[in-house]
Amino acid sequence: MTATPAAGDNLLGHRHRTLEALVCDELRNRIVSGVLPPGLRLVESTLAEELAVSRAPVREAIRQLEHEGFVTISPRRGAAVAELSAEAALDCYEIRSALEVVAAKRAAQRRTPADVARLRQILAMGNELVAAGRWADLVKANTDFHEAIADAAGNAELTALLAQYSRRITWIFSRTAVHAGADAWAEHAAMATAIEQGDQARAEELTLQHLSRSQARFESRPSTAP
Amino acid sequence: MTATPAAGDNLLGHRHRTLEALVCDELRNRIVSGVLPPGLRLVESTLAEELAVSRAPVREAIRQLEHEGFVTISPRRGAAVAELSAEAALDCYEIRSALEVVAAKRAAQRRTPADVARLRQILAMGNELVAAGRWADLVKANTDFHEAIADAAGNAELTALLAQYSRRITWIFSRTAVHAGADAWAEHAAMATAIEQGDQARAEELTLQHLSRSQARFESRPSTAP
DNA sequence: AACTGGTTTATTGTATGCAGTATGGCAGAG
DNA sequence: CTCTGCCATACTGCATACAATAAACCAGTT
Repeated sequence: MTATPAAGDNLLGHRHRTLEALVCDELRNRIVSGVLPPGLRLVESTLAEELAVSRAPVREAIRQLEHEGFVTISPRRGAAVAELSAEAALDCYEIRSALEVVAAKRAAQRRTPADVARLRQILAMGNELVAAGRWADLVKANTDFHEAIADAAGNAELTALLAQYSRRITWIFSRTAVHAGADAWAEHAAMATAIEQGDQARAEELTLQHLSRSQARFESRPSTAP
Repeated sequence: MTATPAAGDNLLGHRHRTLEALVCDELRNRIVSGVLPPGLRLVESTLAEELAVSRAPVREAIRQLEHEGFVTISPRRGAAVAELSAEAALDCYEIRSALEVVAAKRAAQRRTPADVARLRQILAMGNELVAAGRWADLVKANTDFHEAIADAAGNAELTALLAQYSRRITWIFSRTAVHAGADAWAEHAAMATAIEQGDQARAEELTLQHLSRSQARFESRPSTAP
């Protein structure tokens, strides 16, 4: 949005986000939504003109997106939207699984009543969404659930890493299948219980199972490209 | 080919690294070595003048270092060398352990003869270093060993992440203790064997043990701050 | 003396300009 | 027709200039 941040209509004079952040979000959205397809070259000057900003914020946004895995940069050659290969997808999933298992374990270890309440709340909401067949909203609930576990683990860095990989995995698989079905959601309840009871080993095990099944569901579905 | 190296100080010809990368390395070295202590503000213009470059490469280097965890940036307020708290150290160790365990497992699963050979070579060299009491060199061998395992896992992203966290952990603990002693090295042999034999479960288990012991060794030593 | 208000200053955020390099096309030779 | 070398072009890397903002400072008032 905000294609032309002309003079005064720029968000806020006091709490305004930097152009770099805005450009970064905009480009990420375009990449995730498929407007900028994998392999497309990202020319700084072109994007700058299109977004009505200078090259500087565009350049920094591209660097940021490279760190997030959405863009690849070749020195002196320029940037391009990252290609998503099956191999890269597996690599990401491997990393995410490892991190998520630790998150579950720590969450079971360090959970606070507030953490447990939040998990239960998300769980309840998800159940309603499943019952209502609102699959689109369930995707959001799914993200929230995993994020809540990461939060409960009390490792800010881990939370950030997981969020990053989740976004990326969502992107990679977004062209392959609609995810977060009822069966995936059902597994969440057991995970929440293990965490609530402080059963670290079981939390680890259930998370690992959940993720490998989740991955299997991804891969088994036929492509439903946009 | 323009073979006119006008300015002699620039070590470029056709394979020159970008200034950004050079500045990044330089700053990282200064941070890790303690020349730039935690909490110190990093003012772009000051650093630019000191390194005889413009603000642009300095700025991008600082952003890079933020992603690596060496620097924290507050929007509109500037950057500073990251403070190293005990909590952050534990968080890092937690993440690194999780990643390293997966790396060991995958290495045991996908190892090639070349991987095994390299592990054995590093192991042999390390043994010699231990025998000779060359502890400084052993630190390097230690890094190489863990890096070789990551390589063998065949997940480039995992390798990069691990390298990043290893560097950071080395930094965090560098002011606390000299690490990589003989006892730590002895544990490597068993890890290499498990990987060589393709015993994934044992590779996982040994790695987990090795890292927790390693962490314990770190923490038990008295501070030898510079 | 403490507090509020404006003012100054240091530093980041953004824009623009310039130079060097990689790339694609074109011409000429084999 | 294919290959090799030159040349035009486009883009990045870096430098510099300007604008905006948050912190520090100072003065005036209560």
